[in-house]
Amino acid sequence: MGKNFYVTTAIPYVNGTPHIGNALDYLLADIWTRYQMQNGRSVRFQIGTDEHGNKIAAKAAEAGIDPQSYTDQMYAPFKAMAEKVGSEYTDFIRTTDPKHQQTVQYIWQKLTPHIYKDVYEGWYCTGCEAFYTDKEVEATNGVCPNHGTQYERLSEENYYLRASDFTDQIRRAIESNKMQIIPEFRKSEILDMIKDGVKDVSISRPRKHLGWGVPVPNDPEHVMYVWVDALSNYISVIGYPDSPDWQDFWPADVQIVGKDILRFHAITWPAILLGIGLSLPKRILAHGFINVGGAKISKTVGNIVDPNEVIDNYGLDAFRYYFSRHIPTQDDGDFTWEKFESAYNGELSNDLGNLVSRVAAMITRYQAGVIGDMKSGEHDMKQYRSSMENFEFDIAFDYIWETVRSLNQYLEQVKPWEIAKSRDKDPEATDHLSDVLAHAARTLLQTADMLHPFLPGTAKKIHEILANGVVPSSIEPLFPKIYLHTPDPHQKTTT
RNA sequence: CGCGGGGUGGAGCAGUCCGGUCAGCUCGGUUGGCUCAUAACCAACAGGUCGCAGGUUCAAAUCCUGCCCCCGCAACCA
Repeated sequence: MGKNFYVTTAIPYVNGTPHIGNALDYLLADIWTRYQMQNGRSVRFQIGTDEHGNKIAAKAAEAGIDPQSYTDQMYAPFKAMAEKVGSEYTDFIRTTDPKHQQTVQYIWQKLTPHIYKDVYEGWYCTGCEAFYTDKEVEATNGVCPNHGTQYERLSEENYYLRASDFTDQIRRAIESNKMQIIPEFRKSEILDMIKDGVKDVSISRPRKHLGWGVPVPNDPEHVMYVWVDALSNYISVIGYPDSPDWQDFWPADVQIVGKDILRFHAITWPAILLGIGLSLPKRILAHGFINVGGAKISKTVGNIVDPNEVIDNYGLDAFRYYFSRHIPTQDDGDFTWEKFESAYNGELSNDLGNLVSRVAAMITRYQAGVIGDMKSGEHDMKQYRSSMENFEFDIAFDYIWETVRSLNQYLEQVKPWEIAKSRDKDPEATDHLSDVLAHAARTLLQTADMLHPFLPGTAKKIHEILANGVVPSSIEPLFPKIYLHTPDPHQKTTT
């Protein structure tokens, strides 16, 4: 029995609908999961939703319902999104689950030696029921844009987590890669952030300012602020502290987050873990953002990309392909419909899809569908494997595509169609042809294996075509051409 | 002097840590080949003062100094 692996994704706040960034989290985690499972590991894969806080309470009030009912209808689309992108998660958690709340209170109590009470002073808007930073107040000339009222200078009691207690431990874990931050440049950023020590973190709000949240144990006047509540989901979901098997999965092998929330996962979360005596996650992957046409995605600009629209028009694997290859795993990427569609037509259709039907057709035509003896033996996959292990999924694809391209070149060189013609004169041609086509089929099957974590549907189809000794008589194209956003080169436009 | 990322042929990028074998890849363009395939595939060619200015060196996209431009972040924003 192999080692158990555990991968986590950030839990989105349910005050809106899922967006492409959430989908990216789910997708990356799923690719990693499938890769590990393909190699015989058993993987636990968590997703969930963050459901407390003032924004939720406000939205609920707006809708005229209580917060719980509101979140009850808001969480499902996130789950649906994960499923839509093909994520085979094993655990789903909502921070409003009673079980989770109990766990969070337990964690709080365990943290007690590292918690103290202090006064927080800042600019407060009564309408928003929230504090704002000096900078925001400055930017709005001291008037809340939402309510048109002046910010007040207000102070309130907060509980603080003495995260500073753990500065050395956290820094050492990061520096030594015991808790590895990927990519490297994000690691430097975090180390720079804590070069003067880790700052203590405010982890509660007075009930009068934050009504919707987990109560602080033994102090009914205070409610937990997001950190302890939300971050703890990563362990509460696997049964911490009382279910028997959480220890088989913690520490997590990788926690996947967006670059915007890396600091909370690389600093605050480790402080909580150290405070309750648990190990730190082994790796934290910070992925970038998706831009659209070079611009930040924003609702007001209206350049939202809906994963559903991509998947419904081009298929799940096409979506997974673009977002894992053309959005770099460790950096920002760019999406436009034109780029997407030309990647679809040029790479999935022409390169991969066409190659499969090319080989399948020759086997059908020259050998009545019978695939000859496929000698075993693998191409060297070191580069592919190391890219997969290091979360360079985009680079792994480059390697896969090299094999696709090489096979096309190989066919061009060997010319099976000519060997086929020479069969009546040359007695050895039959065997030669059979070897060539078997080699091609064999290479495609290996390609399918490499593709599997990314494009499970496609990998399966390739196997169905080539893995059974006989090619099915009729084969659907893997990726039919689609021209919705780019001109069809074969269509004479007469405008 | 806040922090980080980036500026390489028409477009998108790799190469920069460890100077030379580097000017590379994909798309697009042109030309040719092939006919097994989703009018696909294969080959060749055209195209770049590697942001600017200095410096180090026999030699710099790669090292050093200064400057310009673009994009993020700047801690309670999940």
